[in-house]
Amino acid sequence: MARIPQSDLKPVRARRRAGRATMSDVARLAGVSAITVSRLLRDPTSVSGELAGRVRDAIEQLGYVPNLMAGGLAAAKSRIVGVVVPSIRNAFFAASVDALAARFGERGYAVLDSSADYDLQREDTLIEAMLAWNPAALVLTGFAHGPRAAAIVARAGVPVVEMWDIAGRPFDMAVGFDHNAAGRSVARHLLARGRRRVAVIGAMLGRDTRASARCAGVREELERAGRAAVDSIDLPRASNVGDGAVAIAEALAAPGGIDAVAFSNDVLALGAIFECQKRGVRIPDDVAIAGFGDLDFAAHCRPSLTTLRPPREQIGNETARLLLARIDGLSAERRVVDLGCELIAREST
Amino acid sequence: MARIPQSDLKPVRARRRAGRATMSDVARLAGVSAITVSRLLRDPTSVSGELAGRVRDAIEQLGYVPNLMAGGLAAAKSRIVGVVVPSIRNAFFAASVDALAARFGERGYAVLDSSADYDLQREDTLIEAMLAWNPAALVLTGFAHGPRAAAIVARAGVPVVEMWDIAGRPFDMAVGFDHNAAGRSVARHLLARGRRRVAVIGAMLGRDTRASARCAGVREELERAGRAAVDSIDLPRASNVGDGAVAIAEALAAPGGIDAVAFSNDVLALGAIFECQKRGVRIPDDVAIAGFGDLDFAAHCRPSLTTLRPPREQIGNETARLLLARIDGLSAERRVVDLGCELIAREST
DNA sequence: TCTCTAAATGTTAGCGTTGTCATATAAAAA
DNA sequence: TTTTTATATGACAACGCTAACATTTAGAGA
Repeated sequence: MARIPQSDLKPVRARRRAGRATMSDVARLAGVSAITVSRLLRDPTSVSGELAGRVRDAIEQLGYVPNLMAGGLAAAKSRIVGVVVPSIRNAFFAASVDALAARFGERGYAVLDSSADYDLQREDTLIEAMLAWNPAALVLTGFAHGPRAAAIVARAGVPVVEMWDIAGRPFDMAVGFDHNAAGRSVARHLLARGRRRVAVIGAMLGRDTRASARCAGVREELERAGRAAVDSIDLPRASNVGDGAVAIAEALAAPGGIDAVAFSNDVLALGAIFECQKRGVRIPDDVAIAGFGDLDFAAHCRPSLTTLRPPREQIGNETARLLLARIDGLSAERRVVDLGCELIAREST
Repeated sequence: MARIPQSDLKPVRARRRAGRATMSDVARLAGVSAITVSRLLRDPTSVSGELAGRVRDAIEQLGYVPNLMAGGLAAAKSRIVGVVVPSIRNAFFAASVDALAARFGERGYAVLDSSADYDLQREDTLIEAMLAWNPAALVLTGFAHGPRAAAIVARAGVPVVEMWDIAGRPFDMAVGFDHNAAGRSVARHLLARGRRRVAVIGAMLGRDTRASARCAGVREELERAGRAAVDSIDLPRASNVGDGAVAIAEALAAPGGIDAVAFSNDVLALGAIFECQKRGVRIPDDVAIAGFGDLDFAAHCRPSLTTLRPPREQIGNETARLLLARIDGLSAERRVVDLGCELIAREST
């Protein structure tokens, strides 16, 4: 006969344990079964008040933190949302991701985000890496994806929102606005202000399809009015103030001159403003300047900057709303939400 | 006698499956055991070339993506790194997190980041939420934490780096620079330029302890030189261009006037530059202006901005390096890494 | 040739939770 | 009172992987 009680026997195989309190520990202390603890945590109404109190005390006393890995494995789904943006350092995406993370955070979801660096190949890899976490939803940026993205996403079978663009064929849902239309509104504004010789300046247009669509929109509307763009410059690096200065210098030297510039980004426009100041070129008298983004400085620089205001936070909020509705089974719609993009006319035009 | 072969029997209890291929599926197809697949994925050198090839083919054929939840549960640790910053929309933290995520990404770690919004209570909650994922490491910002942070972090037993500051008592490791010293260097610079009536302007100094330390550093060094700060302004909102303009207007009205302003942030300084332009106040002739951050525009605005250049990316890189070394068991040191903060003197002073 | 050692591979059990089914208890209906 | 129904709780297996231990195989040395 064994003299050692069963419960004191060492397990056959030594095993690592995180050392943290587990749900069973809580259950034992509260004198209930583990499943009751699990239920209390997921749906407090399903447990009677008396037990709930005891379990909560036990949780408090042990400092119990649920192991979401175990939960995710058991439920075959996790409370993780995967987000892939071109770059989290970009103020636009950072704003959307921040709003999105806040909305998901309120509901107990964690956001795994990663920057694809405008590299479609890399985006494929990142999406695949996210799927390894069995995410409850996926958020991508735009419609330009790597060659394997469609297959990977389809296999994942999770709700997907492609944000920041709506002019394309989404995998599932899309939240954003029409960049081509935004570009056209800038062109119409410049034409209405009497500008006839407009230059279009963008950065990384080969990779940034949205900036590219905005610039194309400007050019199309100009052409429709019989005033084709005088000059088109595509800067090879991500938008930065210095390049904006260099680019406007080049545009000002265009044969026949220019009387307006549409930039794909406020940052470039700011560089242009500084360069004009330096050269004594008057804005908007000599040249009108329009940007994109309505960044913090746009309203305060001299002259203040005419620009497009993208719905940065709304994109995040609406993306979260759509995905949560789908996750909760409240909606099966495959929606495309156009949040629009307002033109803010200021002194620079 | 059962006429249905064992393998075709329905399991006793119906159970959900993600539907995705599992490691066993791969193993079966490759004619090996599951552990061989696991080993190949984690340490390719431990599997012979012949088997490795077969397994890789099987993975390819099935489109197998490992379930990291299951792996994390089995190994009692995950390839997740938790990061808590005050705000991911802040360009400084975004740069560090981006670099950090890149370094960890190369090694197969995913980064869960969340914004605490300068709310210590909220930070506690976020840290606790991260721990539910059994992270391999934790990255926090600064030394000001919520009341429960110390206990939570201690219980987690994972390597921790507190980034962006070194002047404090870290839980484990710290990577950053001395903000007080940075502030003092600005004061010395202004004094060396002959400035005697310096105002100090910051934003949210009550919550942003690093900005607060920089401002304090400026004041301390001024006092040491017998030239106490003429004015100190603490703006109630996060740094933005508009508030910078308002604040310098107030400072310029100080009795006796001022001849320099040290801002806690380039964004505020930019607002001040615009406001001075508007008022015809000459920089640096009438008033010198210094910022912090060396943001993109600092080198290009008119006049270009004297500022401090924090090691944004290096903080991320070094944080990742330290944590990975600890995770890999290469180092048990509890290091505090001072990356310094360079003063960039430009036209505005 | 045989033993010894190292490298390669396999077997088993368990990580901590949740889905499914089972059961006890209380409230409502007959 | 008995039957029915709803509510609260529990037992158990399964999720897909990896740690620990076990075994086989190949190569070195005696």
